[in-house]
Amino acid sequence: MILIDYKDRRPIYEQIVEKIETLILKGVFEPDSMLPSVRSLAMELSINPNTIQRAYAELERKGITYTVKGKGSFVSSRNELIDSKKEELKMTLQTTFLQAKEIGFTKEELITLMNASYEEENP
Amino acid sequence: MILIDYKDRRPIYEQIVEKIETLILKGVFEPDSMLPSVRSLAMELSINPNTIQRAYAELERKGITYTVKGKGSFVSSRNELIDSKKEELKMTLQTTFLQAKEIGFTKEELITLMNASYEEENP
DNA sequence: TTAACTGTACTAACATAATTAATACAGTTA
DNA sequence: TAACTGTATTAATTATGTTAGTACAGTTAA
Repeated sequence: MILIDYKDRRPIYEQIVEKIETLILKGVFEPDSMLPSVRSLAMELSINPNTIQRAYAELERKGITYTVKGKGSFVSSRNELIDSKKEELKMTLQTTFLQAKEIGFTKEELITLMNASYEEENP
Repeated sequence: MILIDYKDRRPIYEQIVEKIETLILKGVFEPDSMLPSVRSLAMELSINPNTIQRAYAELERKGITYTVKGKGSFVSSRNELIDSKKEELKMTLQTTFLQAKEIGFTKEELITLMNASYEEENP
């Protein structure tokens, strides 16, 4: 379900945060469902429970999950996650568009790239 | 000319590489002109000469500069830098467009964002 | 009530990468 | 020759991430 990329420069706990966010967005983890326990996920990934703990703490800090002591960590409503991801992407796009403009990309080139990404395989 | 951001998670030498690339693209450093010497830039930024040395080695590895022992580090032709930046941006755009699509951005929203970045203040 | 789960907290050890420090060597230039 | 250039090397230091081990508190079901 979750794979750690040791070539990735980001720390493990950040990768886990990102992977879980993706899984929530894709509906694999539904709102109010329980995430794997700290210890079981640590076991599954062969890493230390402290690292999972840190990832889960970060997810809670972002409002993406809530935890009930003794019970587990649970997925919050998907809305705030979508909103925060949208905001994040918007910033990235703005920055990248500006750089693209500066380096000499034309609008048309960007639109072509965009169409390629938005192309439907099964229209 | 160059400012180090200590809040930036990237190492200093990487920041320096990026800043110098930008200065070359902007024409502040012209082709075949000499970069500040390792020691003088280290002095100016109040960091260790070894760190500058590492940044300069990276710039040379990328083909963005060439060095003449005893003389200094010099800016290569701007072409390969532009090409590599274009390639880099293209990858970023492709990834970001795909994410944007998945999270629910419409093409129209992206084009609006793009137009905002490409807007001319003095048409 | 107890056993087996949950999350949380804390300290110590360890690993790695980045950075600093100090020194040395080689080529260039005035 | 003196004062610049880049390069190389080794050691110490710092910061961060990760691991290890232990302990404590709440929940749940037998």
